[in-house]
Amino acid sequence: MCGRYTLRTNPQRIAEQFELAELPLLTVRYNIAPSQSVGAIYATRNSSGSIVRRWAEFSWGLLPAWSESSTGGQRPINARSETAAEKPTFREAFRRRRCLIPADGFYEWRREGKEREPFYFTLRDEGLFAFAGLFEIWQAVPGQASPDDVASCTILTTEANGLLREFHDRMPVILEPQDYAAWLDPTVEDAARVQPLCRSLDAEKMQHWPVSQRVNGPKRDEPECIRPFRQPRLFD
DNA sequence: CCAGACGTTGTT
DNA sequence: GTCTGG
DNA sequence: CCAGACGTTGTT
DNA sequence: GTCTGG
Repeated sequence: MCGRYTLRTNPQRIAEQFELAELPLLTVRYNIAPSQSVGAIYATRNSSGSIVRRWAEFSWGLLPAWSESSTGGQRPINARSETAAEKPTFREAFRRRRCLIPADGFYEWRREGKEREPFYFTLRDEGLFAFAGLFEIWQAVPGQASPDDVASCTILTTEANGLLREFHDRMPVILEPQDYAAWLDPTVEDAARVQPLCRSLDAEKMQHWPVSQRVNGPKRDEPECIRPFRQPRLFD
């Protein structure tokens, strides 16, 4: 669930909405897939004590800090927001390494028997939004930074709203803009204070339409992925 | 005690 | 069928 | 999430 | 690293 998404908003708008000091370096994406590098915003406290937002790129699929190697093993692309604060794999990240993962749409597949039909979901105005994410820095040499370190992330999920319900029980957590600061604040280490921000976005704020099977191929990163598409019907 | 898992979704 | 890669 | 591979030895 | 299962 939530295994593909888009980010086609320009860097200026991303910098404005997420209050970044510098323009993020990115290209237009119509088909972002797990294992790929994804843009995200996280926050740190600088020497004078104020919160600074930073742009980062994380490999999508969280590599736990205790993994013995950077290859193999599980790389969860999603984490349940209701339980992530307790799970060994996500607990520390939930306490201290929360991030915003900017997006302007995501894909879900509707199953009908063996058939899978992809749909594209956006906000009603197709505007920019943010998934709630967690990140982790896996260190090749424990305790020190090295070129082989791996920065990775995962997208939190919650109960599906009425629109997503016909596809899945779950949907990605899309944060309200007024909650960005609290979610990012690394000094808030009490998970109970930020976990309530992980709610299902109102169905009324979203829209969706069917798209072609083109999006199935993870290498098909092109505008046609989001184009409205009606499946051919045998007896229309 | 040590060994082995540590995740999600959806489907059967 | 199941695992890996994108 | 879906697509594509799923293997070895030896040679380049 | 920490928790669960044997």
